[in-house]
Amino acid sequence: MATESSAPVHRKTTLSDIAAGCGVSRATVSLVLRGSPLVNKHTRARVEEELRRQGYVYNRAAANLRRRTSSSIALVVNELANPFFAEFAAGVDETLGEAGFVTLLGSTGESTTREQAVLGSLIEHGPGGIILSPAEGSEARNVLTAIGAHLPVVLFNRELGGRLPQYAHWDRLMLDNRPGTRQATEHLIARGHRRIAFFGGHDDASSTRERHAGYVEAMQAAGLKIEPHWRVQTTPTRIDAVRATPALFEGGSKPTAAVCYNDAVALGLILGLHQRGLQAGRDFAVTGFDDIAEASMSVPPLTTLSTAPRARGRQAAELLLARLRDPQAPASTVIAPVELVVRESSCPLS
Amino acid sequence: MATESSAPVHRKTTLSDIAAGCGVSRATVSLVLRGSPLVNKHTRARVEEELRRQGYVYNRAAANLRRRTSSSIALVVNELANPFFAEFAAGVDETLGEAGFVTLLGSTGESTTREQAVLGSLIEHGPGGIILSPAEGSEARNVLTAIGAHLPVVLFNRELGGRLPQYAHWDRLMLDNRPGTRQATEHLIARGHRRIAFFGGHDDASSTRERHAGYVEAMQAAGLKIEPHWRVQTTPTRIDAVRATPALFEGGSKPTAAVCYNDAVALGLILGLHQRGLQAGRDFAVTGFDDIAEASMSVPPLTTLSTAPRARGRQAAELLLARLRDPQAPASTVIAPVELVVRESSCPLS
DNA sequence: TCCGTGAGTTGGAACGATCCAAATGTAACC
DNA sequence: GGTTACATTTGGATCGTTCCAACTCACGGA
Repeated sequence: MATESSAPVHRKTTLSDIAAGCGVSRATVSLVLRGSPLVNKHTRARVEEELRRQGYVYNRAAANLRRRTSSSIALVVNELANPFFAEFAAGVDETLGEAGFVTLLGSTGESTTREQAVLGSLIEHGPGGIILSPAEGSEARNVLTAIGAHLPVVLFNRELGGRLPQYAHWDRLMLDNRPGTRQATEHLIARGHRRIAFFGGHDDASSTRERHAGYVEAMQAAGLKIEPHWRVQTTPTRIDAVRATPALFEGGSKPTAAVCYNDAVALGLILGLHQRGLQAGRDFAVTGFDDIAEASMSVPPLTTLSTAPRARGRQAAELLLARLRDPQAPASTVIAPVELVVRESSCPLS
Repeated sequence: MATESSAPVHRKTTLSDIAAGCGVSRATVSLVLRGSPLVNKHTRARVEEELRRQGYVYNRAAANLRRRTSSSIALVVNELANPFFAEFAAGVDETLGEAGFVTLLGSTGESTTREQAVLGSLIEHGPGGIILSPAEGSEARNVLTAIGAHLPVVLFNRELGGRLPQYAHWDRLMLDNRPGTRQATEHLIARGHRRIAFFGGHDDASSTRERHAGYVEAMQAAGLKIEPHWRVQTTPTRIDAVRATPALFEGGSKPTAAVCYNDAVALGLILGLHQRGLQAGRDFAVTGFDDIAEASMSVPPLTTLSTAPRARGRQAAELLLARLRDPQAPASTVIAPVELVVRESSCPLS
């Protein structure tokens, strides 16, 4: 719990130093720092001069201890190297920064074990809340024991497994997954494809299940049959998608198109196809999810569902800030719309 | 200095609660938490049971206050949405996490004003050190007044303007900029190009100046003249690079190739060329710097200098951890090698 | 019996801020 | 002159932990 890992810190100047330096009490200096109207103009000026002179730095940790408040928010994402999460984190940090909060960063690499460890470590620093994008297969029970029942949480992108009563009090920001992939699938069908696969992600993540459901919905609505081997599960990373590409073609009836869990997976699939001598956007149609910056620049440019991750980051931060302002407000669930962006990877059936 | 921005925090269980709960003193509980060999096995077991029972969470802020230590490190990057920095941040966070430190995130958007603000805010949270990738045009003097003279700093990627005595005590992790762009330029020359531009970045950043110098070196070594309008300055973002592309072709002697400040700029240039009806990798040769994931997947794939940003992140974190272990050690400057990766964007002169 | 020893435990003062009730000084009023 | 009102200022307790010197207790040796 209290593992050793700490850095020695140089003696800093404190409130008392300033107080002594200009012959007032600590309380007065404190009032000056917080811009209280109670202090006399003249005193204030003297104190402020002394603050500058000694190069005083406010110790927010001490203040937070006394006031039983917090001025940081923990942000836990799956993988910062995924541009989707990088943009999301940038949006979160931007908005939190404007509100005077600092972002404590943590990343899980889609491992629930690491998620537990990271949450445990972040919690000890006393954040005022958590923005969490759960790892695949993460359980509400475990997250709850790691962070306790009273810390505000905003869930992003995925639900946790195993519902609990407390869990209902958490705010959530989800993407419009099912309608999104349904739309993508319908787009492929409209372009003449009949044998369409769903590629990537693991079914123990709610986002994957929802996106898969949208695909199934569209297929059934169009009266199309789905072969079992058209569902290939992968870790949602590019590298694992490349590795898993061959599985798509192992059964009898070969697909001519695939709806992918996200852009990382879609870009991996494009690469995997290439290794089999297939060119995405000509021999095989691909759609993604997220619209990361790369999507518009890949070969071929990727048809995908735009999620505006930076805006989502700002939104998640706003949700948390709203919760801090009003802890009693009912839990809100926001479903952010997604938009189909058609590019060249979703070619018509040739 | 002490602006209001704080979240109410639920009453947490403390050392005293545990102590009361099992009839020992606070001091003993504290010893148990820190795994001291002084406490009796039997007592320890009782205390640990009580810790679990009450769901105790260690308050590291309070401990840090008393011990005058810190368990966080501030990481300030230019733009998290740039995959180069995202990977870098991921590497930093990874290594810091393993060492039991938590990462305080800040981002400047290449603005020195925001840099000052972000540093000021992060400092108040009492990090044990700072890893800083300076904004373009950032001055040592300003950074120094923002963070004080005694906090360990690792500079990454760029030098600050205006040297100061204290500044010499900071560790630095730089990229092998000049030899890198020299190599890239020589590569273009070897492929038959004679009219080669240097595109992107602003000359008030040291990294830009160095990369530009490498280019000049190679040109001069080959006896090639450089036209003034072949130097186009931009903010190192994709969007600004697109905007600035026309400037390359405004003078009399049109270039047939460009060495770019980084990959973001190179990808922007490719787009900008496209808008003029030029195809990079066929009508015009382009090289980048960084080798972000996108570089291998762009149209055409980008010839660039690989910097392995994630490894650089780990390295920066290691430098800072080493400094914390031994504050007296002489300041180290590490220059990370870069490697030319030849892809299709650097086509031979047609 | 007394003393020394070592293992285990503990009260109280820090750390640097904030809160609160109370003190101070001054001016105004009757 | 005495009282009240108001504007400022202030000591001391407090937040949750760690440090330190001191304490208790059982045991063994002289």
